[in-house]
Amino acid sequence: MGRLSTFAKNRILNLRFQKSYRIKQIANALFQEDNIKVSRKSISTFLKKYIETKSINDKPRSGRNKKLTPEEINLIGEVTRLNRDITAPKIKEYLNLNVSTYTILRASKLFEWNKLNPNSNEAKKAAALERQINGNDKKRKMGKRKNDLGKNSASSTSLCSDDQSDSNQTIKLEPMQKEHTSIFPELPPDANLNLIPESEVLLTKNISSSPMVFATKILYKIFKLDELIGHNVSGKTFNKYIKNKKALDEKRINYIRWLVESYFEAESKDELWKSCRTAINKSIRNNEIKFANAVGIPPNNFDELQQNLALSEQHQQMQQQALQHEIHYEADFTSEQSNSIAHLNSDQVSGTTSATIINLQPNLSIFQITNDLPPNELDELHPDNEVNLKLANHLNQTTSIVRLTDEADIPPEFIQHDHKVYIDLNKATKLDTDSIVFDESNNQFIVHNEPSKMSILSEPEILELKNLCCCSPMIFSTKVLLKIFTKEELIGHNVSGKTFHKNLKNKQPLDEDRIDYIRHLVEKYFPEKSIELVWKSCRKAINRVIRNFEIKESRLIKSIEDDILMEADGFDGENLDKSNDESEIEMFCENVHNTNSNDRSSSSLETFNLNSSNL
DNA sequence: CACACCTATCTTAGGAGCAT
DNA sequence: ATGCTCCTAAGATAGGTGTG
Repeated sequence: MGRLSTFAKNRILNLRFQKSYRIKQIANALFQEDNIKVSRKSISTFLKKYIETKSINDKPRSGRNKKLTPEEINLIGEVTRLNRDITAPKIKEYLNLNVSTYTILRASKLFEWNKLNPNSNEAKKAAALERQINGNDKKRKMGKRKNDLGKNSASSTSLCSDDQSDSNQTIKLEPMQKEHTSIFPELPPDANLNLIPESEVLLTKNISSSPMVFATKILYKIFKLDELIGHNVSGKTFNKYIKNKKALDEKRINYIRWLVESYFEAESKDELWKSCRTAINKSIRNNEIKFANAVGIPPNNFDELQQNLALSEQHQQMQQQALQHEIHYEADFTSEQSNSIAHLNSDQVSGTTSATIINLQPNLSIFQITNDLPPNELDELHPDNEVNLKLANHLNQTTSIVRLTDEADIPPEFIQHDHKVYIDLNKATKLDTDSIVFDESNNQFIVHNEPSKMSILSEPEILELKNLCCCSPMIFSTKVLLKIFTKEELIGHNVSGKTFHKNLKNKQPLDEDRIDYIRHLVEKYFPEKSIELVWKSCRKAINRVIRNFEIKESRLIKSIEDDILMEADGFDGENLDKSNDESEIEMFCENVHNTNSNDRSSSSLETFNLNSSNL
């Protein structure tokens, strides 16, 4: 999901107020003329906000809450006014404040008698705060808004009420002594880097609402995920809980900086890069936290995170491909695979076949197939065409096939865009390609005649579950479990039916066929060398989910009893939040390390919300 | 202590899906 | 076309800490 760029916002205003377009027409025009995909809702919301605020800028955000109360800040001010030599540690001790000494120091600098060097970052922060308080915070932080860019300024002035002429009169910052040139002003792109084609860079810029978004998007194009986890831009860390961060590859970081500085204008390139650097670090950190939550590992355990990340060979392969933009497989086809391709397509595909990765992101791999087919024979790429599906299967591509075409009318499973047609395999007919396996030793596809595994979930459903589980086979297995078993079938059961706990007896084994099906899916979608170890973890995860259900149920019974008692005292029973299976899985991940936790009373009902409708 | 640079935490924006 | 909910990304601003 992207944010509306300033260019897009001005286009919307232009189309709406100068051409009187309807919202749907605006969405179509943006898509067709500017290659910008914006939902009707976003346009509607933006127009409403524009009419309300007369500005295309975001509303101000509050930011993180202050730890210090206004009273404490005033006390700090009073103490420093009375004793100009007092140190921050002394203030902390004297006022018994539970914040760092530098936070106290920062607070003290808010007061007139203790002003900062006006050139320091802290002074600029304080000045910004003061401008905000005075209500004339018109000058935004460098690079934070795209209307800083010359390209869009002309169109924005005609429709927007932004007054850029306002300057801060209360605090005069020293003028820059010199034009601060970047460290890498003329840095030529390194020929050894996997450079992104200019067209793609331009497209990325067009869909980026800010230089920071642009920098982050480029980051994910040229770094693998496991290269990012445990890293930040500089390699430094200033958080006592987060150690061992490594620096990202300097060459590629310089390349990003060079791109940002080439494509975005700013008064200070250093300020611009600073914002981008922060955005990059934050994005990596968010991914670390997200991934850690998914696999149930502390987010700062980078080694384990990376090991888990490497678990999925398929994922790793896709990441590798993501590094290689526009990989041409022609050579592969003519050498190793040509026989198999020919074997498969002799009747269906004529001429030279080549495939090209044209748009690579993690979990979104699209490859282009070009051949000598007549341009309008779309049925050659219909999902019923086994060649393409098998090819997709073999190349581990799951999302789409694309080919060039001029065809106007296309079936619903095709997506037409930019004179190309994409086939969405997820929407395509459910073909069972499971039994088709590429035998590398013989360079051919083999159709297994053995009876196929029980097929409970459709391929798109499974892929969706897999995409949701961040490469963790344990989470995947529990998600499948919840899809194919009812809660009643789970409670009182575990995978084997065995129990080694003195308080847990009479467990029944889960339906063997369905458990085998889950294992089959885990093996298929998480092809690990040590499948036994993986399955052991999955088994534990499944048993833990079931145990959580049981614990929740017992709590619910207790909570119902409590409700009955509390209702008598006027208690509002709406405290019981609703949840669904997904949140239960997430809770499982959070709690998986606390299996022996005894702190059940403190977690109360919020920890184990139960959707009463499920019972 | 000032600074730079990181992370944490908050609000807003926007997408998807659905209903009216 | 609009409004609603749920969710996530982005942006803003604060706090924390190593270094000199």
